Amino acid sequence: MSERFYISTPIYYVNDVPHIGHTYTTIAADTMARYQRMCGKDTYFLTGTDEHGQKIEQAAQKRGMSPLQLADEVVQRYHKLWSLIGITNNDFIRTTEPRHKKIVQQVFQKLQAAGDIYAGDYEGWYCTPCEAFWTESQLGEGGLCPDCGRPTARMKEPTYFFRMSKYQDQLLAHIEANPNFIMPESRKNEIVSFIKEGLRDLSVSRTSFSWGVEVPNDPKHVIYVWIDALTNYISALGYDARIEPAGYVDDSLFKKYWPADFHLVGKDIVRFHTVYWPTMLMALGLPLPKHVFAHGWWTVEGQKMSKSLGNVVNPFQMIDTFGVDVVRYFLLREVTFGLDGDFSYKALIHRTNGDLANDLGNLVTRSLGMIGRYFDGIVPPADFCEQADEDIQALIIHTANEYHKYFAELAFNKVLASVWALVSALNKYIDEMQPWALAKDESKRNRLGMVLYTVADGLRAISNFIAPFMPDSAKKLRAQLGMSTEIAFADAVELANVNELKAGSKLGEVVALFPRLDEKEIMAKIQAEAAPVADKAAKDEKPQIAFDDFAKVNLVAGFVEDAERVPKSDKLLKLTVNDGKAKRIIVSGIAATYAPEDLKGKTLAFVENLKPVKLMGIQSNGMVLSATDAAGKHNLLFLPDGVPAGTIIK
RNA sequence: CGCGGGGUGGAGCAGUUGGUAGCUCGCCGGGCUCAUAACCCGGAGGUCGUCGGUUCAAGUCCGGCCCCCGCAACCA
Repeated sequence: MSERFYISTPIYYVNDVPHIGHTYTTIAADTMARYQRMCGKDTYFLTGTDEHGQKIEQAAQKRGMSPLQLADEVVQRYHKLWSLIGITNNDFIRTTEPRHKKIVQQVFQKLQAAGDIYAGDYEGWYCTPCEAFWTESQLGEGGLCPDCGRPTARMKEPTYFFRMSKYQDQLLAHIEANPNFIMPESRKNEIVSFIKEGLRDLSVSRTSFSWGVEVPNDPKHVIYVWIDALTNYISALGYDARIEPAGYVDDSLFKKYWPADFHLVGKDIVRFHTVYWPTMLMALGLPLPKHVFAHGWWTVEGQKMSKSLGNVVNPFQMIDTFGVDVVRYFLLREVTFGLDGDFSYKALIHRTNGDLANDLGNLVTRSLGMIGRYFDGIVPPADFCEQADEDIQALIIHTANEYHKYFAELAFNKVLASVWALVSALNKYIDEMQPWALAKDESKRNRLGMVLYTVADGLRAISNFIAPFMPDSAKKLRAQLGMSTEIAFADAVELANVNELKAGSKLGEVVALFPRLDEKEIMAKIQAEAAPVADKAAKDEKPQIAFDDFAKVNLVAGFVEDAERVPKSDKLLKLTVNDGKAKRIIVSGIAATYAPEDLKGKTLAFVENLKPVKLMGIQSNGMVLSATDAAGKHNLLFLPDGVPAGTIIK
């Protein structure tokens, strides 16, 4: 029986439409899955969606639909995107499916039966209007709610706890014994120091909302979304956690594939996957996943991606413009998997033109073109081998070795860099061998054949190397080489061999694999399409209001008597403002744009009757007005000097 | 002194256990003419944030300082 391999992406929260981040993780997982299959491993690749929780409940309510309707809608977009990109997942799990919910409940019961879940009370300071619990340290002066400034009360809420603390030492020991359990290393260090601060038992049920999996025999509670979500990795395989012999679950997949080889996750959810999940598995008596790999985030043109900035990269548009393979290549080539990277269309165009069009694409056309011209498109025999040819052959073998080595580390960019070293070497080889000159001398025809064969066989190897990354292009290349377009296990064997291309076979039609992109043209197109999106994101749609509503706001001119930075705060300035009657303190998050001196002695527009709020421990009474642009630069509404403090603005 | 990650030729990055500073892109010059104005070669350009220490020898170890970026607490 062949070796098995199980890889997962996180299940994506249906609160959000798919963006470049989801696309990235999923492409990485798909590439790894394709690689493993090519190497002959029995591979299982899982992705899906996380559909429970308060946020979904609220988002659905806002849009006047049921949570499930909302989820259904978003899930369709995921299906569409993954099919567009050619994702080869074996299953797509949704946490709202009965097969999943049932197993979540069984897991919960099993943990209860083991004594690792117990009923208790969650104690904290509760703000009734906000429906939120706060810890002691979060409370403001006088025990006020940090959110609304109203008094809070000591409250208890019944909840179930998972005895996570019990597994602290066992978890640390596991991480120590398996240094590659958490990758990359920097994440491991973070998690280790987190665990060493001491694990507390985890509250694993909620009573404040209902959109979730019910706690068995206690339907007032729903199971904590992370317990629910993490379980997907085994529920999709049919893990049978039933306590009672009721209901049959086919757990053959579970027996075959668990434990997972890789959980790919974003760096924001490392803790859930490396603390909560392993301790749950320990409590269930199950083996832990072999690796949890956290990748980084994409910024866009150097800025954080966010809806309010309107710079969220739409994967549908990106693929429409550049094609699937180009996008797949770029995302995995541009940055080290595990670190943050910056996305820009310019970088994408440069990568495509440089690596794909100029280096590889042009290599294909120039070399296969010559076989077409000099040998009627028939692959010449590989005789008359010289040192230079052997060097290329050795390089192919060397590349194959590097290829496997870097894939094992998920170092996709290094995998590709080493393949491109081969591409470069072949371009150089052609220059040095000068086949066009050999072609003019009939006595050197055998030598010419050998040279062109060597290049073609290199391309054969490359077609395999790039297959997990750019499946369509790999097929096209193989078709041009006159090979089968099926990438199968046999090709993994070819990977580390040379002279595999069959002499005497007929090439397919040679066409440019990666057309060069016209930067100006593409950038213009992007701009045109992006503009309306940014507009829409810029201002939230708000309903019309009556004058009476506006009149509730007391806008007043205020004279800034004093201004100072709030200690330890990057963003806050503390202003002493004369409102015409008295002095008041206003704390404002404008320190990134304004220095205290900029404001002293100036007159500003501010909201006089805003509910006070505590910021960094300082009570703020009111709000100054600012036109803040997308980049976060503030433009305060200064009033002309001499406008008396307290003057009403309307 | 909240936690963490960084500061290396114009840009983006490598630099393993200390021993002549590399890569990609860009720029300049040359070559070739088979090719998607592509490909190949050469060159310019860095006191490796800063100050001090250890050492025969430090980008690489130690300490102080400066600056940048995430996260946390704050943008009402």
